[in-house]
Amino acid sequence: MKKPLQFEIVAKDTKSSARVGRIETPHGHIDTPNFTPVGTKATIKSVLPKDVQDVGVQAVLANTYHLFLQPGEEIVKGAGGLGSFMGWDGPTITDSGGFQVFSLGTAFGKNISKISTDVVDADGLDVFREETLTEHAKLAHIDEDGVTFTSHLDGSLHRFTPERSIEIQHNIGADIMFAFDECTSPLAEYEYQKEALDRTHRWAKRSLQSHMQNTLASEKQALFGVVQGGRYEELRKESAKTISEMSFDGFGIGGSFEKEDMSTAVAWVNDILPEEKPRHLLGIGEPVDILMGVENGCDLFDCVAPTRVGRHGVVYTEYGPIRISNKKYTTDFTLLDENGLWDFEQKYTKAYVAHLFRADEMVAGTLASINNIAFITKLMSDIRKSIQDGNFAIFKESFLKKYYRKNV
RNA sequence: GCGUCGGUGGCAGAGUGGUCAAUUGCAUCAGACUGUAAAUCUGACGACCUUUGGUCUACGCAGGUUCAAAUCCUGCCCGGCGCA
Repeated sequence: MKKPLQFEIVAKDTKSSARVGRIETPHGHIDTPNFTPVGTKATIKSVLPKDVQDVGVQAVLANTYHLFLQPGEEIVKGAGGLGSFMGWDGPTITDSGGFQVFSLGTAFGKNISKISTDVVDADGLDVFREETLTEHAKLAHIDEDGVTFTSHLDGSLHRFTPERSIEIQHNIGADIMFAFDECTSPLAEYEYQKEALDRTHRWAKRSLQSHMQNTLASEKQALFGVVQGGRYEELRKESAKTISEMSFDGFGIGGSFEKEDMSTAVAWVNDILPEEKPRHLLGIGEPVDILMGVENGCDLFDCVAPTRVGRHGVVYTEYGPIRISNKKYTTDFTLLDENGLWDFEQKYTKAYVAHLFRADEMVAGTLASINNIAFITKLMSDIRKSIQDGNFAIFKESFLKKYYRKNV
């Protein structure tokens, strides 16, 4: 049977699990490690596909749940699939809706991120503990068979099962799809993580079966299984083992992490996942997290951070992120991107972009988003080069040293 | 000139005897954001002091009434509108 995806490892780091590879999809190739910007609703917010492409991006990631709600899977299918619908020629990826189980479920209405920074009060108790015990209005309700969502758009009810998520993803037609999983909260206790993990494994099996039943789709589209398990070593390892025993085309590492030991958790998983298949660290991340992920053997990353943070006025620079709308930049006539990574024809100064943000002009978010995507994309390309040149560790260290020195 | 309504913190605009250093919006200053409920959200925003607290100076200006005034009274200054 024809395989929808080829993955070839072209270089390995000798001192870490980092590797350089190449993924072939029906819509083109992806050099790994690589970063895919998030275009949830078939658009990378405020940025045109052409600009994303010019900056060196090779693949984009969209969302099954959001596209299902709006405009509807049939419309995306009718357009010829996600790529042609949004005017993106390259490879595409869809998330299954598993993240919405978290963001519209236990995280709804709360200030909880999938990355926990270990907030404890004076008594050493988790300050969010009480909150986790309090029931509140959620838009996602989980049962063994699937998830019932209340649309955040109009309150209508919708049912997602593994089979349904896969069916929708077939209609959307991305090159890489994900099994329907449950992204759990970082605040969930072992007992719940275990219960959710077992269910996610059953859903993984059903996702895979459902995918393979559609031979037409499974010859064109790859399916990645998702490893969960929260911050628990035992669960992460069990999950990696269980998921890798299923015949997925690649893997996603999902769920919640403690910021401090995210790298340990990723290492546990990647030690077990088969080396010859690509690993996508879902929803990560910030430059430091990407370097960590690469070091521990991850090949793909996606994150809303570059665009979200960009729209909100934060610009990535080699000397760390800066809040460009701050007063001090209003008279800073140095270039936004001093290394000319992307604005080699148009020269945008910090003062100009600061002005655009302060004047509430739409392009402000656009320029910051492109800058940030360009920054991460350049980082990925530098990472690949450093691995191939055998100096990944040195590159990592010098990058971080610069990036985390205090901002100018 | 007469009549009438009004003058509140950077702006707009609430408040009309004590719970008012004064609602709210904007502006300003700062922060958060990791498989996008997000071009969103949060905090600060008279000065000083070590605080959940305290002191001082403030609602056009100057007096007055009152235990207490942004709020009531008198005069003045300024503005809108109407009539001459």
